[in-house]
Amino acid sequence: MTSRPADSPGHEPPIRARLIEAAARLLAEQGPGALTTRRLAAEVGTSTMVVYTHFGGKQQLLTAVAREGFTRLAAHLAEVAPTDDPVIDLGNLALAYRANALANPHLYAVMFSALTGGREPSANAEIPEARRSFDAIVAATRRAIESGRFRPADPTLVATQLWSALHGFVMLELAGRFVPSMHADPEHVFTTLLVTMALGLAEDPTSITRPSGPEGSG
Amino acid sequence: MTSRPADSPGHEPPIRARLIEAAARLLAEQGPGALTTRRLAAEVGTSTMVVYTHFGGKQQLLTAVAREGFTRLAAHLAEVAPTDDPVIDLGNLALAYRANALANPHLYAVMFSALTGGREPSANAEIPEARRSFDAIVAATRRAIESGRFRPADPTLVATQLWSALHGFVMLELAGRFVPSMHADPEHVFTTLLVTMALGLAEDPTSITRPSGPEGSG
DNA sequence: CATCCTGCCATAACAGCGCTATGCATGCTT
DNA sequence: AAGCATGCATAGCGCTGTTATGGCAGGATG
Repeated sequence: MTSRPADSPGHEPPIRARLIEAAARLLAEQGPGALTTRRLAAEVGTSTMVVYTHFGGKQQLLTAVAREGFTRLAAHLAEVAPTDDPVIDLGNLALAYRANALANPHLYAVMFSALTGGREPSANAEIPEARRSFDAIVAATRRAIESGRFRPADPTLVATQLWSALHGFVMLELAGRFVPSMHADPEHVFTTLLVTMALGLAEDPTSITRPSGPEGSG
Repeated sequence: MTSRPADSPGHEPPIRARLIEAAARLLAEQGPGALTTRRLAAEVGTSTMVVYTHFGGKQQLLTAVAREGFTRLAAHLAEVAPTDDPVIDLGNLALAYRANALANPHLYAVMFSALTGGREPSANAEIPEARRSFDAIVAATRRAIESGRFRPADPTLVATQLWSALHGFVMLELAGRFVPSMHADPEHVFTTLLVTMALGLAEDPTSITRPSGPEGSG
């Protein structure tokens, strides 16, 4: 069973994919504390050695899981159907981004946890799959700029700003920092944050549609 | 040496404070991997039992360290001298926030890591010290709104938006996700993000000063 | 003053963790 | 058919967080 794609029948995925899938499932269902090499080996019916022969260690396995997470995120973002309004498209991308994070919070945490281990300066910074997700935001931003809805600017720079705001909100929400006694409900914060960003980037602020509420940012 | 505040001379801080300080130092100097109960006990010259008699476990100790981190953050934010321009004050608060995070990245990560452990729904959401830092942003936001520089809105809601953007940028920067080949330099992203937020919240966009560059968001 | 009692800490141990060395079995190559 | 390379199971190492146990000090009580 070296490099053959099948074990018993003919439709069994390779061990690497099964490990990543089982790791993502353990992460999603029981949290990061349950993602151990022993439990993972038991899940796929092998020993802990497979983690080291196929990935080199637990950290590299987590990197592979993060790549899988970015692939799923890019797939979800790709499902957002473009409209004729690029600003609406950006809003829909933001909604899909948040929905994907809420659906798999632990996976999202792994995707963006870099300095948790310790020493490496930019260990998991080179995740090529992350670029596909980011490119979706850049493309929508470029359309918003080129159509004249957003002021002239570098689309990548604007997309990075949007990504920062998006990521910050999602992280705070996942961390449970939006306590009802202290903050507004997350849904409202998210909507108004998107409106604020759109207003700050718009060429003509009056073109930004205020969703439902009588006030834009309050 | 039960509850007496001194051991040998008369100016020794209590064990709890020494543990928190040593934990914060280990975290800052050698990363989270070095923060073990044994190393911590060796650092303060006792055994691992003190962690359990005084905190109940490592998780509660980390919560205490996070509280200390928020206290330091609030102290740094309190050092920001108010000017006659509340928008400038918000920018200075943002600069101080980022500087504090960059000066102690691992401590910042502990302050905002909630779902790292596993199961508790809102475990460390009740950190009263965090409110003091947040209140500084709320107060400056309220001044910006009441002075007419920002549009009328709920100051807490606006401050939560600013906090999200701030936190998101800082997290991405600390995680090393701003790779030079893919994004602009972090300094520039941060500045333009602040301008974008200010423009989106301003009553009169022309009142927002663009720092140095010929373009506001690009 | 003697005694008890309460709280704190050092020691030792336990289960579990990531990881590695070793040996065996398998499939490909020659 | 013999040799070789590869991948996995086993067993073990050092380390982790945590707990049970025992001793020792200081304050309360007679």
